[in-house]
Amino acid sequence: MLNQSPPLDRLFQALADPARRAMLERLALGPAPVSELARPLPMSLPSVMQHLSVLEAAGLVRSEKVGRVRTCAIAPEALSQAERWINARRIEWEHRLDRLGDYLKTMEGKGESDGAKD
Amino acid sequence: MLNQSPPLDRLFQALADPARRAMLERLALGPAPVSELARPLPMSLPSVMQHLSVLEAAGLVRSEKVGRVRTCAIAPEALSQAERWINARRIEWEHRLDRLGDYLKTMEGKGESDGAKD
DNA sequence: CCTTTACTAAAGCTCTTGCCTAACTATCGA
DNA sequence: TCGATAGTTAGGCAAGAGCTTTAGTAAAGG
Repeated sequence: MLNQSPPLDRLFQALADPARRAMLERLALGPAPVSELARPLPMSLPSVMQHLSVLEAAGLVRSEKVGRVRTCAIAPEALSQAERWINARRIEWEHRLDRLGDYLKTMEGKGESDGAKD
Repeated sequence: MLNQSPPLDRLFQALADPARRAMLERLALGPAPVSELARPLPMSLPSVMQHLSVLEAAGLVRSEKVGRVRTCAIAPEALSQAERWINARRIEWEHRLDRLGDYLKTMEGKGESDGAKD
């Protein structure tokens, strides 16, 4: 890569891993310490820490350490940002299909006086 | 990786690259041949082809070759699937915040007769 | 037929990702 | 203070991602 990942890159990249999605699924139910996020995952604690830092870098999770326990919580604004990008594409696409539909309807109304076929 | 990429892995992975998102943004406006997708991108045609195959593997794009031209179109169902996953997390999180709010309200109503602190 | 156009296939190279183990720090509880 | 708990840091390794160049194939057009 040439440039440092802009937000959407990091965001989707973070969501692309099943372990990280599992962590988010857990966090969607409420905050949790690192070791609880790690428990169901088939990997070592340091690996979980790395996933956690990816999630934090993407803005998807925030965490705070109190005593020796780091408590993690989901940060839903980042999720919304990803959702917005996806939704914008869908809207554009549907809008285009509408225009296509209108066009086809217009053609229909005109009858087949024009020699163009498919 | 433990298992072969399930749909969501491929989906978010595909969305994590700016070149691929640019291709989708173009395709959201309507179908296009490969060379048109490639034109604005700062890379060789074979690279664009590789990105295209990632998008197809993720189910985000479908393409068909007619003559020597391959025409690509967006496949919005895959986008919706990604959106659904994100939305489900947001819903869960918001639901949790509701429950928390109820709980806090209940505590408030009770007054501070209970000695439990942190 | 010959050339251009549009794409495809193959091989290789570099950087990143995801995982590990081992060793370390910092709290908590007895 | 000692040991257990919770997390962190460092280093290393294998696989994958993303890009390149080179060399094709196949349709369109003169």
